[in-house]
Amino acid sequence: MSKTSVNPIIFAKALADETRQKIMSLCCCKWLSVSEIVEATHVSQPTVSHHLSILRAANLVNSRRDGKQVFYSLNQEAIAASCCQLADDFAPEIDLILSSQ
Amino acid sequence: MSKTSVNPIIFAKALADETRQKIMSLCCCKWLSVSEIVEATHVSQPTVSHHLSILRAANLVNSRRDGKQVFYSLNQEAIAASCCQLADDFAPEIDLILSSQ
DNA sequence: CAAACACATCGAAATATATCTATGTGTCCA
DNA sequence: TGGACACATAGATATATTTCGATGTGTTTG
Repeated sequence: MSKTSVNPIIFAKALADETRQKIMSLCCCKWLSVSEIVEATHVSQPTVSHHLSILRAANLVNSRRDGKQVFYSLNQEAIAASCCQLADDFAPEIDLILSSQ
Repeated sequence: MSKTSVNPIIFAKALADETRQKIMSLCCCKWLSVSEIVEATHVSQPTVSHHLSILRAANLVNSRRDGKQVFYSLNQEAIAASCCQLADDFAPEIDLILSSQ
């Protein structure tokens, strides 16, 4: 039940980078700390933080602090909603159904 | 029945520009010539051609020549398929169904 | 409170992208 | 066949983005 309708430009821009898609793959269905993402991506910590801020701005990740660490996980509902919006906008004649829950 | 599975990076990059999304909106569900797109977008003809080449490379548009003019229209099936792939990759726990036809 | 740790933000440099003008290519018609 | 038209491509410039090292901020612990 994500209220915030995401701008399709912001959504597409957030996805339009290889490093970010890798980060998204990594924290899909699980919570990862920034350090863990840094280790897995082999880019610097500031770079990871920068990408995470873009993903946050696009509402594509959820985050929570636990002590000194911050954990991130994909916001699958928002992503699915944005995919549906794209399909609605640019493929209106194709049926694409988001099972609502 | 689009065979070519589109790279999610190329798909996202193709969508990640305001002018291109405007072009996509314009030629959604109809065929427009390049000149018509130029007129509607208020950017130069080479710029439109450049964007169309990116959309072509991402397989997001179909094109056909008719005499001196070239007409473009959205490839809705490919777009819907790419949206589904994104949702599959990054929102696997959300059900999103492309009604196959 | 001070030090250590995890992460975010800043500022700079390199690279990529968008846009334009100029020019090339393909098509039609007189 | 030559000129006009529609579009594509080339080259240049401005802007945006990615990345890094340096530093700031918030949290825990000794």
